[in-house]
Amino acid sequence: MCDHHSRDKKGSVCRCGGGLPVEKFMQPCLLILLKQHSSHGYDLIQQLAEFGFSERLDPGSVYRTLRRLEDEGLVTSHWDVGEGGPARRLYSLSDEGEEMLHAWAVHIRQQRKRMDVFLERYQSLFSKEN
Amino acid sequence: MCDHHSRDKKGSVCRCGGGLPVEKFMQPCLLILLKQHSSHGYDLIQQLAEFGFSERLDPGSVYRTLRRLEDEGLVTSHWDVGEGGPARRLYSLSDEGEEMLHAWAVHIRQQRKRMDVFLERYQSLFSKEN
DNA sequence: AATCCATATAGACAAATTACACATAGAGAG
DNA sequence: CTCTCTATGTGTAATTTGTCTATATGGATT
Repeated sequence: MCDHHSRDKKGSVCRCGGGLPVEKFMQPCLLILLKQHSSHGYDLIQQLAEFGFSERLDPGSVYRTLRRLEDEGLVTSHWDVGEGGPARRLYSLSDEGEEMLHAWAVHIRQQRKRMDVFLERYQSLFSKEN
Repeated sequence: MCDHHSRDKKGSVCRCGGGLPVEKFMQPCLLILLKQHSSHGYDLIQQLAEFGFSERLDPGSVYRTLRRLEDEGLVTSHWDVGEGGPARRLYSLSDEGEEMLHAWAVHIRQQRKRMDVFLERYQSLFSKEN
């Protein structure tokens, strides 16, 4: 998940991976994708790459997140037994989910502002020296 | 931590609190504050408000984070038994901590970019209608 | 027909993380 | 003597994360 510097010798992941937990930020991204058009999990995994998720994002976490969203009433699903290929679950955004999407947008703007505060402070600290 | 809409009837916190986990984002903020000048925990708690942390941020989580940063070698501390008031631990940024601060800045810029992608997509979806 | 790969969904689990409540203690004010 | 402010911590239950593994269908390749 953290690509900006490599893992250390011991094989542990880097310690600054905390900005955006994968499954948390995945939620508003899924909602916005489903606002555009209903689709199924496997397809959503591909589309999530546009939001900066790893191209080999763990499918299990996506399906788990989708099911949680459904538990919360933010999306609905029904089995789509089309011709060819295994049965797949087609997800759609609910009205409640669209409301939550708006709440997320407000929240994310706030979080971005906090990051701006940090980055401005960082730059003013390190811009003049060396 | 999430102020943009109230808690629901059951008393549970709102579900879109995931942008920036408190203790994770606290780490680079503490590093940048200690880059400016060494200080002790109680003082850092006040200063963290500038980064958008709640004014009644749990002190325990701050002290715990500071100790973890010390375990990782990013900060150093020694007891400051000054005149008046209880003894307090004075924290300073280490060289390794300053390096980590740079890594965090890169990371946070990336995360901010992902939020931009989300917000642009959000606005283009909802700008034209009504 | 046997094998392999892409599609598609899901469960299990250890470790980390969170929020919150609680514990301890010195010092000055009233 | 009690209250509040300063100052630093511990405990813990519940949630969340990342990762690994399981299962099944169907098309393509050999």
